[in-house]
Amino acid sequence: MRTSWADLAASPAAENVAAGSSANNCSAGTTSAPGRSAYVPPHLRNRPASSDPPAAANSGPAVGNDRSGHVGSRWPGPKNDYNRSGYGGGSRGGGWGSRGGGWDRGRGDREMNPFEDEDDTEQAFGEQENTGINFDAYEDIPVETSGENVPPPVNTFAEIDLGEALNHNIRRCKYVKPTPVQRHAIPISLAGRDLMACAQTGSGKTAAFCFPIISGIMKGQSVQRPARGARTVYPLALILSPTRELSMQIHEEARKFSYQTSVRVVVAYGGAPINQQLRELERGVDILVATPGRLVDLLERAKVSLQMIRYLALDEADRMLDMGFEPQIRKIVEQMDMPPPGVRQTMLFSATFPREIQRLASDFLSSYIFLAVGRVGSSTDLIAQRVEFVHESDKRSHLLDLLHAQRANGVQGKQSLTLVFVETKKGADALENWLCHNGFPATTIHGDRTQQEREHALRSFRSGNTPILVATDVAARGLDIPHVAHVVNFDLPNDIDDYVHRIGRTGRAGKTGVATAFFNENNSSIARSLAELMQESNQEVPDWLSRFAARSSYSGGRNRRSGGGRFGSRDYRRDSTFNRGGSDYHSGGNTSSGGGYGGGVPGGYGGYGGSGVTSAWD
DNA sequence: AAAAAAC
Repeated sequence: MRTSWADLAASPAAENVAAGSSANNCSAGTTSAPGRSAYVPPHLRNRPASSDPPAAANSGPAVGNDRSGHVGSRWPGPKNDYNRSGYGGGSRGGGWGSRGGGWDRGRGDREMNPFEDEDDTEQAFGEQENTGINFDAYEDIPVETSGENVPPPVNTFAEIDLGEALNHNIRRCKYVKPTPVQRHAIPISLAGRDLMACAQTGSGKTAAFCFPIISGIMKGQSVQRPARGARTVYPLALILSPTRELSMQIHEEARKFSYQTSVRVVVAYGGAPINQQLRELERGVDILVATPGRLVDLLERAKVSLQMIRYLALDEADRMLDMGFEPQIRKIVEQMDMPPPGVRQTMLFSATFPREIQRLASDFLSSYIFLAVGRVGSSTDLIAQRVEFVHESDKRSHLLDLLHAQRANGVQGKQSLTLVFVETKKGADALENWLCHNGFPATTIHGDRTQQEREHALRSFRSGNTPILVATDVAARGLDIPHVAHVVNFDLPNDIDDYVHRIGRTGRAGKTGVATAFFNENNSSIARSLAELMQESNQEVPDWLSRFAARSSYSGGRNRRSGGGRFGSRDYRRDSTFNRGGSDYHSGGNTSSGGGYGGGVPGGYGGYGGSGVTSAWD
């Protein structure tokens, strides 16, 4: 049994220090590597994959058992006793017999139960609630839709015809009722409409785009995927996301949703050996989750064809553009063999809607519905924000004080999960090292670490084995780590948007959280927007911060949220200033939310309802 | 200026 984080936290600090001598991960010596949630090929168990394109038959015996030991240890027996009727082989093209033989029936090919990890974690954290979600936090979330013939939202999963298998998985996920983004987005997608949506990860966004995709694939006409070269695969759905960890996360969730359906989900991202990913692909893929760079690589090698894509989802689209992915994304969507808008179904998720995103929407979507969902609980209710004035030279000892206090207050001396954001990769390593040498098991995630190290760090943090994670902005957006109690902005970002994303790593799924920021004279550029944000969120703004804010000459520009980022960012098709001659911008909005501010105009805060409910910013 | 992302 692996060391729990409680044990670790309780263990003498010296132990951790000793282990810390190995530079980059002080917890490595005291904790066994947590159960690797490495991808183990699902879905080939007692029903040979009928969904594979012809090429898949060539793939491989070689990989049949490569992780069987691991599978066996996590999942000692076959759990194939579920009623598998419902969506059957009938809906998918032939091929049942083509894989006959022994290898695909081996243990290694049984679908690992993707729900096991979660149960472990919940137990480790000793939480009893069944849902893990504070539904009250969802009650007041503002939602706006526009577009033509918007399908009405649903109030329960039962109202939606997602099919028996998916419903079963929804129950296993303990989802009791749909979140606002799910209530609206799922009917829209099931109706076959394109969607441009503003919503955060913690709001159930992943499920919102996965459910319709999975359901659509299961119900879809069986298609004979062409055999273009023995090794090309033809996914039916593509989900793009900006960071590797986010892709992993989406993949893991999608696997839960598609458990024991015949839908196969595969993930591809850089920094990991491509051969392993190729093998997974060759065993068949219905839904491909990928980061843009690796996907372009796969496309150029003709390992993947997008010819059969029926669903395209772009997650964190604004972030992808920020990171310079637009050329790759356009290449993937427009210059390869993907079916055009209107033929495929496209879902675009973005936190903000600057002009580049508008352009992307007009190019990628067809007659789409615009959906904006307010932040879950907003930063208002669920995240207590504190700002402390800390000189650069005092930051470390101040952090230590916080951590000591936190440990002392914790139940049974447990260290609750704390995410510490710093500005630079070097700074991340240095702080991690220092924390380790001062008795606080920490690890770090940033772009200079190998993918293996990044993944290990994240797992170790999630599981509580290493309850402190020092991170750069790679971890700022989208990552959904349950139970993060405290986000520390050791170095404040220069952009208030980044701040909001960072603190959004706590207070997830309706739980409460604390965010502490270390502020000093180096951060005056963010003073004003920070003070305004806190005020809107009904947080106490220290006088000294107000004075900094007043002194700051900024009244807009880069350090304020752009108007398009707020909740209520409206459907730009109604904006006459955004009429790109002759494109299909005529479908009027059908809600009454007032438009009126131009795309690039920096707006004030808190447009919606006058409260601190700002935007769905994830 | 820093960060992220393919080999």
